[in-house]
Amino acid sequence: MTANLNTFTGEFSYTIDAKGRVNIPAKFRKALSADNEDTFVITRGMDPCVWVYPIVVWQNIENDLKNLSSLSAINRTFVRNTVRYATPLTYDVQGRIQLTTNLINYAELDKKTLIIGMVSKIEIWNPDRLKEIDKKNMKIDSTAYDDLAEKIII
Amino acid sequence: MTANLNTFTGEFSYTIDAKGRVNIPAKFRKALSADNEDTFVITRGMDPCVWVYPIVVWQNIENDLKNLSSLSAINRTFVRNTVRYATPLTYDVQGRIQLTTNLINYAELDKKTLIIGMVSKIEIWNPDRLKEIDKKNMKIDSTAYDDLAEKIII
DNA sequence: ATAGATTGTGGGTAGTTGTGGGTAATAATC
DNA sequence: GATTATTACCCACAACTACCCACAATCTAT
Repeated sequence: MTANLNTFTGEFSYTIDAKGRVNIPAKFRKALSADNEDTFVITRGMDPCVWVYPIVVWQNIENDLKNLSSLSAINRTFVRNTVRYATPLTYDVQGRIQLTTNLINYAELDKKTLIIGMVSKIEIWNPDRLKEIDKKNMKIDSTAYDDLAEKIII
Repeated sequence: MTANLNTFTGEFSYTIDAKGRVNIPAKFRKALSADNEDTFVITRGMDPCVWVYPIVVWQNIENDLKNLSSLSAINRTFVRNTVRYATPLTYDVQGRIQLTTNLINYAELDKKTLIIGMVSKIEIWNPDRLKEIDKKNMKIDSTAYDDLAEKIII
């Protein structure tokens, strides 16, 4: 039995090589639906990490963005910040994608990386950065989850 | 795998040479649909930058403009300002377009430029101008994005 | 437990891309 | 009409990227 397509869970640690390439875990590649043609879109995450979308998922986002009028300054800013760092990438025969220096710097990625499935996208982290964020988020009062309880049943 | 045609994402830095030519990033040229015949339309952006449209996209804009009645003063102003600085340009064998001095002055372009994919168009910026705008937009109350959050899920 | 297949990591090479400048054709100026 | 300025087209080269192959480690199945 396989899980849902274009759906990612689990955590993996990989190394970025000297050319800035990282492996996409084999499990994630197998979860990609065929119409992605082995292609992801990488971009800045809201946290200091890289977000990786299956390209068909990203194309839906693009289409939504196309419907925002550029006459509004807020729309322009939003579109710019959303797509500015987005790059489509096909993985090579070994299953690796070539990160951009811009995103490597942004996420402060070094040799060791943590790749995390986030359901409909993937995150690439510097393990140290994630530890910091985790620590900070420990302090979230558990009552903050009460809103979510109405939306999601686990 | 290629992304949507006539759709542009990502950020690139290039230099304008002494003759006023800038490179169109190879990725953007590849994203152009064949019926554009290697031709863009450049015009003033709403922000202090140059907007670059695939010519077939621009033709749609022209058609929309035709439907605005000239009986309205606002319409006349809008049409005039939209079309006034628009110039069609074909890129050369190296993939460069020749900017007009008018637009170089308007966007205050110097040697160093930032070229940003904005989904259905491209922006050419003076990096310093963009930094200023970015800073100004930092202050946008995050509630301003709440409307957008209902339209777009990222 | 062992053989075979798969997966992660490293590096080399050929082609592409960005940048500069040169020359001929065209347009503008006096 | 002659001279100058501008534009269009051409070539050259350095830096980078995409693609290829190799191999060791891990996993799978018999």
